[in-house]
Amino acid sequence: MVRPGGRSARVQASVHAAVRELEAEVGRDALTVPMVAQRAGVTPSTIYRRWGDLQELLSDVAVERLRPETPPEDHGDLASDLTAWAEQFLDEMASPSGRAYVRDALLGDPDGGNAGQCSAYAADQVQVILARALDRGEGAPDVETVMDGVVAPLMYRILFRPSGLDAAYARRLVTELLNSSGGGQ
Amino acid sequence: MVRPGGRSARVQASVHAAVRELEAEVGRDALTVPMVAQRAGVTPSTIYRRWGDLQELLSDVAVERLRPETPPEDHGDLASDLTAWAEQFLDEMASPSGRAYVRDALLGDPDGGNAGQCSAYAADQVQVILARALDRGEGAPDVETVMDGVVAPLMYRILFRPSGLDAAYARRLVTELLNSSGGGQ
DNA sequence: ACTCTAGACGCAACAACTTTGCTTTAGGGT
DNA sequence: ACCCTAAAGCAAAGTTGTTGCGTCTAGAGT
Repeated sequence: MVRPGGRSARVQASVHAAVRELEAEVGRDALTVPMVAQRAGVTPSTIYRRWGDLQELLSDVAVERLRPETPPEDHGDLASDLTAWAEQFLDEMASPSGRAYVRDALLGDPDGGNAGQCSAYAADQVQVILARALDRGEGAPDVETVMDGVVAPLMYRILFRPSGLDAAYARRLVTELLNSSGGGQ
Repeated sequence: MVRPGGRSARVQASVHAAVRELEAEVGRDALTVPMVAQRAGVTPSTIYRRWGDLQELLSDVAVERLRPETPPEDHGDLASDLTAWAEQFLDEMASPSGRAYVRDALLGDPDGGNAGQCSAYAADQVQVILARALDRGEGAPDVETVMDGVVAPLMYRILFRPSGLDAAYARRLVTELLNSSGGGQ
């Protein structure tokens, strides 16, 4: 039972903070549970009991970092909004650290909950863009169509083929999507 | 330097075999390096030196299991070939064990080589299907188009949204791809 | 056929991490 | 104010990960 301000919340916050600090200081691969525990002012057994192992902890932290901090920018029309968002998404996710976070989020995730959360973040952002377009009276494709046509190809390449990804590819995916869905329906 | 029949090759084979046996017997999550080593008739240090850690070893084994064993079946036309292949792909990859293999392949893979291999397997299979279509005189889309339109959405959902995946979805992706690429160009 | 050499493996000791039972404490409910 | 529960601390025991050194196999050169 995690109440804000309670001890559990404080421990979680200090452990997460410790992970972030140490990731920056010694690098993700050098992290160990005892190291994180010491920095967080906690005993290792606390971490093992709450998270199970290092991977699950890293997965939690990674999801937190992958949460968008601001709604997508408004550029005045659907094509611009989606293009800008896709470029930024690619930028963040394709960087070595972004890729590492995505992998961590996927890895230490027995039930798929964290991965689902990542996907939901992206879907939410897309949803905002599409709703905005509809508000303007523009036609707009379905969220799922955008996930299949833009997000999935980007993520597939980020994970499986890290080379040969650039902003032009992201733009092309958006353009083709909007053309083939006829600019909305 | 691994020569066929050499000692290195024998050790690799027996270690891989041990992993497969133990995965079946005690489950993937219960595997440990010492356990695998004992079953393989090898010392743990051998495994640590060759693979580094359990994840990299599991990644190797996973890639091996994800290699297609037969070329895609010939059903007489592009749409049928691609649909059948996509359904089978989904079937294999979306099962709990399939998903676990994909995750293992991705995870213990510092340089992305194993992940790239998985993607290449899929691309090869698709390529065979497309080449066959061209041989018949059918039009066929580009491999990359199929990867973006079919493989990527399937894999994205397998990894990030394990629920709500079925053969109908795979069929729909293929149909929409072939319609929008106009049955080839 | 023989020797030579590089690399890989086994062994064993050590260090680090992980697990677990028991005790203690902080927060929330009555 | 008091109790009750869940979570954290502590510490010991068990496993796993690491490393130096000696040995041996398999292939290459003569």
